[in-house]
Amino acid sequence: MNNKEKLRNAGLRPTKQRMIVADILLNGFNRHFTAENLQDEINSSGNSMSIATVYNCLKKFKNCGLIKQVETSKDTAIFDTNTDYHHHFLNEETGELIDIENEEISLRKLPEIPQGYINNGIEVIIKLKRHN
Amino acid sequence: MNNKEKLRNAGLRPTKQRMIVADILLNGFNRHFTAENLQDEINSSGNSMSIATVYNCLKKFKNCGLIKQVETSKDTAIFDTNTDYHHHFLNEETGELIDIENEEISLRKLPEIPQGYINNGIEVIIKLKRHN
DNA sequence: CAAGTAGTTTAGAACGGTTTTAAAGTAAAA
DNA sequence: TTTTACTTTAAAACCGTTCTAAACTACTTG
Repeated sequence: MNNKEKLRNAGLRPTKQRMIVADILLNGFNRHFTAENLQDEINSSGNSMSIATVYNCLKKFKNCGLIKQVETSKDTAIFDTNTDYHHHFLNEETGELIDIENEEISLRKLPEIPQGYINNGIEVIIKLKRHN
Repeated sequence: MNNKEKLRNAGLRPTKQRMIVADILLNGFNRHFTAENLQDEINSSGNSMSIATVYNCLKKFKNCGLIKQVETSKDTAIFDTNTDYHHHFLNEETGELIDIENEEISLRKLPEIPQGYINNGIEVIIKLKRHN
């Protein structure tokens, strides 16, 4: 399925800008990135895009499930093209994230989900510190 | 151990402002809060404190391990007086956090820690969605 | 294909949480 | 007591993100 189809399937109009973003993000290689990272990459590929459009686009992609946003307490939003159920190592000094495939972690025991709610995804973060 | 001693043990001067914050946070009852929450509480207790001081104080407390900061991708930093190893439910609609005691989750399998690093804490976030 | 309309992009302003600045104040050390 | 290092503060600055409103573009309908 090409990117135009991916966008249409997700209910998004394949505008010029969204296609540029899709070409960068939906190429099968997973990565973590910020809005600014993405804008830089767009600029250095000879295109250009307003930062507002970058944010709009990321929000739409996220709401459609084409990308994810990672749970970290950093001051900048981090997005992830890996939409599979998975986890992360977090280097707290640098903020760097490394994927942990779902198969590499398994939970033996889970707490009872509060009344009236359902489990909508589990994220495990393993914080790393440099070993001296 | 009283709060003055706790501050000194942590290597912090027990200033008037830090004592006010300690009286609110280090009373044995755990809670999640933002800098603004804390300032409001200080104000409504008849004291007052500049927002810069609230932030300075929270940063110091955090670096000393008197409080923790929770990993969430919300736009406001969330702090936690519960410094024990524990986890959270996250209601993604409201941003509300609920503690999960460490005993309520157990991990069967862990990934290999990248070379040169050590495991510096695992945080599990279980995202909740309202059940209809 | 033309005209209409609903959705999208944009620059720039606004926003909100957090940090910095620099001056005044305070705790501890000498 | 004097000195020194640290702390607090209001206000400004900062920075990531969202809003605004006008121009533009993709799609629909006739």
